[in-house]
Amino acid sequence: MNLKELSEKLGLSQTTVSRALNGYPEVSEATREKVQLLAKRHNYSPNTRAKGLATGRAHAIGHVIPTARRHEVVNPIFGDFIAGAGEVYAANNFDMVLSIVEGGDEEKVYRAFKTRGTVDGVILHGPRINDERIPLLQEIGLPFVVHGRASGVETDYSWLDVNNRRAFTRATEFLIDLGHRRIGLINGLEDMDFAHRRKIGYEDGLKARGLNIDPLIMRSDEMTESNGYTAAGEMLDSEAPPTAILVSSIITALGTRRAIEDRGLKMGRDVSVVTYDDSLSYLANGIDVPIFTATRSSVRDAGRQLSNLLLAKISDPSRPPDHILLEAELTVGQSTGPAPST
Amino acid sequence: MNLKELSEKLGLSQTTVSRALNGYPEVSEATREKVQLLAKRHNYSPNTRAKGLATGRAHAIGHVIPTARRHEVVNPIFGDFIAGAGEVYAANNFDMVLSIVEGGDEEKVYRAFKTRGTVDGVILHGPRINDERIPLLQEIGLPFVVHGRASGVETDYSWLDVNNRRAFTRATEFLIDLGHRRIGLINGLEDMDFAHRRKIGYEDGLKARGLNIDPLIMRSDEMTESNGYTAAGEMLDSEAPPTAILVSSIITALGTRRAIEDRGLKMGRDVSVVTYDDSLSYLANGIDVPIFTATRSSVRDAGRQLSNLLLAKISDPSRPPDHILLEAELTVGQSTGPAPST
DNA sequence: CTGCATATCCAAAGCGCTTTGGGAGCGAAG
DNA sequence: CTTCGCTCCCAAAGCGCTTTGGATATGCAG
Repeated sequence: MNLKELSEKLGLSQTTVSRALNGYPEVSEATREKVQLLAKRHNYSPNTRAKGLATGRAHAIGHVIPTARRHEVVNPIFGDFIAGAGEVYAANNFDMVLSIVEGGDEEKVYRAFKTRGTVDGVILHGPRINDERIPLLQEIGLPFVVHGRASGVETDYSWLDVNNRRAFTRATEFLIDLGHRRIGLINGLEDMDFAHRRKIGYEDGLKARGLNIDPLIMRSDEMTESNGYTAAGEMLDSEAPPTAILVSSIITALGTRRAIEDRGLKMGRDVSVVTYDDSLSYLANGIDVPIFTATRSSVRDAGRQLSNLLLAKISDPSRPPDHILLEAELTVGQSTGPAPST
Repeated sequence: MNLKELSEKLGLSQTTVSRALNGYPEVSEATREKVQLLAKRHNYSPNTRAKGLATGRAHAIGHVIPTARRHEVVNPIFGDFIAGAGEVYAANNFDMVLSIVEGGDEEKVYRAFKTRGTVDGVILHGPRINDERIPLLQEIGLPFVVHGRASGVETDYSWLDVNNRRAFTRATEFLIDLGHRRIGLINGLEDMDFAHRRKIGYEDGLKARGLNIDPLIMRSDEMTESNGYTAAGEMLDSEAPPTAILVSSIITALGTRRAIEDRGLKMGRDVSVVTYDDSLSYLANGIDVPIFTATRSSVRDAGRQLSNLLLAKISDPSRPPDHILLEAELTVGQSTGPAPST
């Protein structure tokens, strides 16, 4: 069932039917109702490609998610982010097109998105320091918003980010207040902007209290469970083990916890842990009492807000760049306690 | 840069340029090269919508992923599955369109996919017992393949599944061989077909050795960390706690482990755990030595195989349904040991 | 009855591609 | 010198929609 058939059945022109369905005023309410009724009955909906060709808009948003270089790790937060964005797209009748790409090959995908007209805009994931994708997208002229920010990129662009620096400063101070003096950091890959900022936040916190920064208890790697285990294990086995560890992801934190307990220690008593928590739906941080003390911000909510921003930008290209900075909340759980007396 | 402009620049007709680029034999190699060269230089690629309109094919595959009813849980295996499928799509120049939908609203999405011509086919995720989506898709006439199977659905369709039943029978037997006589089950939601089959497999294993089935140590719920914690905790606190637990997901197993250790018990010594492991990239089951004894099958690989199947089916609609049954491998880790002597 | 808004509808062009149905041009065969 | 059969190319139709630029009808004032 297409427009032509539908209009023939109605004895109207395609023009009128199209206008009736799209809410244009040039058609009487009586005929509009007739048209809508028959359209429902035959559950007609316009062909996406034809509509797109005619209007020049794809009514789709692209997400290109890179799998990490070297390892084939898919960042688990994408699932929840995309769930949030998906709600918004569904409500606005936009499609979401996903492109999984090995880190580095993204340029091709963005260019193809533009020249083939596959999408009207993209959400940029996982910005790195000096991320080249931002100037690229600006050059290409494809509307975009960034989930995070990119230190070192000078031009203005729309982004939504969590105040990672502040979150980690607060977490560090929280641990210091508990009496901890030797605090480890298990971070994500530090060419990722979020990890870079968290590191700075952590260092800020230490410096503000006159504690020194010790690279021996600072790690940076892909945020997997086993990397958390390895990193924490090495720290704990070292000459001067930390009494507290700051971790960048709840998944890494699970590994950290495992390393602690494998050594017969108890998390929250012998070693304190504070983690960043993206509120992943299947890894909720405890039900009643949080397992981990955590700085938390919902990535799903970020998906909702950011996709709304992009849609707004697409419908009004002259809209100036937006910047949304979310503060993470610090919730106290069972994984932290006073520093053990030496 | 579009076909028209390109052909004018070349002094050729659109027909010839189109044919040159699409590899038709009616054009001489000399002109083909000229055309391809200029196309590269202006990095021309045909407009997706126009091409789609002309050919009647979308060159895109749809994935509709339901968020669980009630809870807003996004199954974490989608990330890895989609990464696998994405590789295949990229290699074949297909787009992937994702639709996140609240459980139950899927029919609308499938119908829209068909009537709007958004995609050429879909991959059906998370089949349930008597899943109504399978007859629906057959009625609609949208090519599809299923990740899993649906018990109770009589018609034939293409699927790829892990032999869940056998995997859980083997796991159960493995535990029995270790001397365990009281084995708990922490399963996914049992209207999900995979969970249903795992339960049967578990029961098969018990029955074959003359052990009785005790609903008191069988749970079924969304596979989150905290549900694993709660379920395991309740079992362990009961009158007759199990000495071993069979778990349906590595995430749930993490919760199970936490429940065990919270009670001052040691996993692998006091309580054995065998889990199903989807080989999630960020939750690898240990690096050298597996943490958990597990029945494992890579969901990423499933994504690759299944998307290939769908592409084959789309390019040859007369192809009879395929059925791929993968066997999970049982790897022994540190989470199991002989039953404690009573 | 005429003239002029106003309301309602329509024919046709155009979006960028593929594909059908030829049509030159040319060497070889008759 | 035809004619046939290739090879190489092209004009134009068509995919299903939106939208421009009218056309027709209706109502009301003059």
